[in-house]
Amino acid sequence: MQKNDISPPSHFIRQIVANDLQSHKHHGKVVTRFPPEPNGYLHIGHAKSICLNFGTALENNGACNLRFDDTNPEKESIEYMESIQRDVAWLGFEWTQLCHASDYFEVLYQHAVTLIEKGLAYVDSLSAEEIRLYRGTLTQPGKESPDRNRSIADNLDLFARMRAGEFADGQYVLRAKIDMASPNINLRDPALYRIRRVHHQRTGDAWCIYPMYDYTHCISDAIEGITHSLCTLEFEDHRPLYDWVLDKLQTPCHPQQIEFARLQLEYTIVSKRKLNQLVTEKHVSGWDDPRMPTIAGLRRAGFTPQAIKDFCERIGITKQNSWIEMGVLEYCIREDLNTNALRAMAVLEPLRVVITNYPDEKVEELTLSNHPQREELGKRIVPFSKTIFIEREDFSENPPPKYKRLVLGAEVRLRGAYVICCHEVIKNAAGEIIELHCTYDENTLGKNPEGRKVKGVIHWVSQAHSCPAEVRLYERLFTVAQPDNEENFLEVVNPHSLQILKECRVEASLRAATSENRYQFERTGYFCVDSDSTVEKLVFNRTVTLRDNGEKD
RNA sequence: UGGGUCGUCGCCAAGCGGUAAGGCACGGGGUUUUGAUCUCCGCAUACCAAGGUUCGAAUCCUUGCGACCCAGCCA
Repeated sequence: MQKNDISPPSHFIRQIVANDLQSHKHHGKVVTRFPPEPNGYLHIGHAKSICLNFGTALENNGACNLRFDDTNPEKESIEYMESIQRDVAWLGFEWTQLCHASDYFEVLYQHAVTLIEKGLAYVDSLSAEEIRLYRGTLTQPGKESPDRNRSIADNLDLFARMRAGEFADGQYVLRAKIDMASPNINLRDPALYRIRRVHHQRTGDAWCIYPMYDYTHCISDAIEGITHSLCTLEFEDHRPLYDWVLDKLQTPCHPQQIEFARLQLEYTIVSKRKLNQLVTEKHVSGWDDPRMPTIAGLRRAGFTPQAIKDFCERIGITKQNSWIEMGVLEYCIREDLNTNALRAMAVLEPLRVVITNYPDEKVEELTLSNHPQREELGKRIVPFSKTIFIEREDFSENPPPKYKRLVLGAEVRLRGAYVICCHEVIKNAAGEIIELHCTYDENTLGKNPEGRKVKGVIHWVSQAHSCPAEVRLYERLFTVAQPDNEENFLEVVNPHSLQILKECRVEASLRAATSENRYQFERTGYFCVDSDSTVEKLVFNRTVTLRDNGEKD
């Protein structure tokens, strides 16, 4: 019944859209949009919105635009616009149209003139500070501005002169005339336009007045024929304003705004301001640092678009503020990589092992499967020789109970090769183990020894044939589940979030691995070739460890 | 003390008056040349609380309680 049921689980927005389709509410069409402000890189929270918006369109044969909400040039840039397009495309979505709120500046202006003509907007000379004071409080109504009853002719004249650049920044503002006593503060004559002499990335210096979000967004939606305008919960009480503007104006349609809860992921931060601070203050290497919850960071860490989309589907869409555990995201990437990543052996902290009864110059080219469950993924050659490396932690002189790896005087299986037995531990003057002497049982290649059971299996690489590599081990960036609730989130940055291992050895087949190739290093985790990697110096990032149910140490 | 929204398992989340889906996490068994994968089993007499309506309530009503959002010329 539930097996292979490919239809995604329902949620309230899917239900609304389905109902609207049935009642022919928007002429049977579904048009959505993803409207980021280009003031930072996209993060995992945006991915939820992207999947919702593009997904809703895809499921209903509709359209979805990528629209830049570029109404505040002070904070926005072309770099961000480019990164946003790159990230959305990498996730695998294609926008129907690439739009910019700034493309609508002229229509927006004309609509504002209409509002003035209808006596629904006025030019106010109050300062920002005064407007704040006049607004009242949550429990007390606001006061009307002395300019509220300025004549339509004067308003028209002043607004035209605002556009013409006759006034200083902040000298005037265009306000909607709604209700200073409204219990909804957004309706207490909200600002529609402000004067700001800032160069805009796209319109250059054509404008010195810029429209506000509330005024711009609804009209932009209407212009594009959006049917369902999906946004996060904090805009819930902006909806009356969204509807007010469209009700007063002649627009192509009146989209329906629907709000859903934004993503909150444990151990991460999604405030653009704080992410920007992490980058600027060098707590991370950049917006695409693998520890960052940005799309670019997840990508560099080795996450796949499919895993991110799967995650967004699993967490659901509701109006409940909720916190998602990291385990869900980790499950999604492990599931994808377990079925799709090729297997390889890599020794992160090498310990030399000499197989004393193995011929000095002999080299065997062992053939190993690239994937234990998927033969169609092919095989690879892994050379075996007298001197190999194993993981330092795969040998113990004082093994804890249930230790399944190598100990003195006992056997262990070398994955894909022979069973070896350790006979001697070589130490340096400081008492540190520098080498192991073992013997191999030549009758154990591809078969179990007779009469005894070898329970442990460890990975290895041949000293002479393996390649050096740098491996970067990442852990969660914060030490507490909700760093945002901290007085200073920088104090809970995890000091051990990055560990760089420079002396690693990876099997020969990895020599030609290139950026973004993903592997499972058997028994240690999933890894991805970093963009810093070169033929001379391989660099891998750990995406996520393998799930560990065992009782190690 | 205004307005808006939300309260179902440790974390998500179905449920839309007919007697609590599913996923993650967790615990236990089996398979395994990855302590992985896979597989089997277990995991809410209970739905914020208290009343009420009903043959029957997580679903309807009432009253409480708790949480989140809003006082940018940010989005």
